[in-house]
Amino acid sequence: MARPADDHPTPGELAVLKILWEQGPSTVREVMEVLNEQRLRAYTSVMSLLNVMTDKGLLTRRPKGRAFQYEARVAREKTLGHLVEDLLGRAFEGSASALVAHLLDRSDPTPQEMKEIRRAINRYQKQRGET
Amino acid sequence: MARPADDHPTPGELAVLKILWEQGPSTVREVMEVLNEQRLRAYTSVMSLLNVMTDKGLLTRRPKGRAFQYEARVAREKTLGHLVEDLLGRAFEGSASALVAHLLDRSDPTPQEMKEIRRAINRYQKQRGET
DNA sequence: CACATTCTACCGTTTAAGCCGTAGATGTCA
DNA sequence: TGACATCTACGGCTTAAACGGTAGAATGTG
Repeated sequence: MARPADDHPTPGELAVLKILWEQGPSTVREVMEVLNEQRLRAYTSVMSLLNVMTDKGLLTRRPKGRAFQYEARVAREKTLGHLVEDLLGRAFEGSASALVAHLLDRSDPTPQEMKEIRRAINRYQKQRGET
Repeated sequence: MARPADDHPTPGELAVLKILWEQGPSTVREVMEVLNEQRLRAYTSVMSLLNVMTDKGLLTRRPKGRAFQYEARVAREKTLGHLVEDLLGRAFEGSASALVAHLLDRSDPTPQEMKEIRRAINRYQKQRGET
């Protein structure tokens, strides 16, 4: 046996997805330009990444001019949800409150952010309560 | 360049850490027995994992009878905190409330768990407010 | 047309992760 | 003592991930 296939996007893949979610269908060059704000990569490295992701079904592509345009095929909310769920299961045995406790401890939220968190909870509960 | 070293424990490593955190210093066999409740692995596979982790500094070991006893060298809270922080930064641009929103959506918490979450928040805020 | 630019396709390199087999030492027990 | 179990050390295998080079086609430009 060997290294098992991971069904979650890798860090590199997630970075790409975030770019495509934000700015919509993009060419290799457009993705590269954004990625390179963080760290330099060769054009072909980015192309490789995009092609691998396409093979995996994370992206689709189609000709646009003489290049390809890549588009995220997985939904943002779904993907982020999966990532959280994975961590929740792997590290916290499913205890959401334990995760939240660590989150607060680590992120050191501002009062404003605390309000947002409470609001997210209230919003969820209201929505839950009415369905 | 190549695959960069990840400073977070891998899924396999985290599984081991959780066992050691819970039951304290353990031998290869003891770890294996717990791991095998989920999925079968050969004795040597577990030994490899433990040795790699020792090389990385995640564990220490010392002779115990004619075997070695392995012990977690990284703190539980710190490690879990790092994992959450990493996800927060990589997937949510640091927005704790966004993470919480996805967490609720995905974990579908019971009323009891909702209470625990609110309590975690209150506890944090109280502690924060008084220092 | 000549030349540079810009893509794609294809393949190679390196490292980490995960899994396990074999050999040899050591201990247990009938 | 002989048979058997149990550990360690060591190395091998496979795959995924990340990165990039090279060749060649297509396009634009003076």
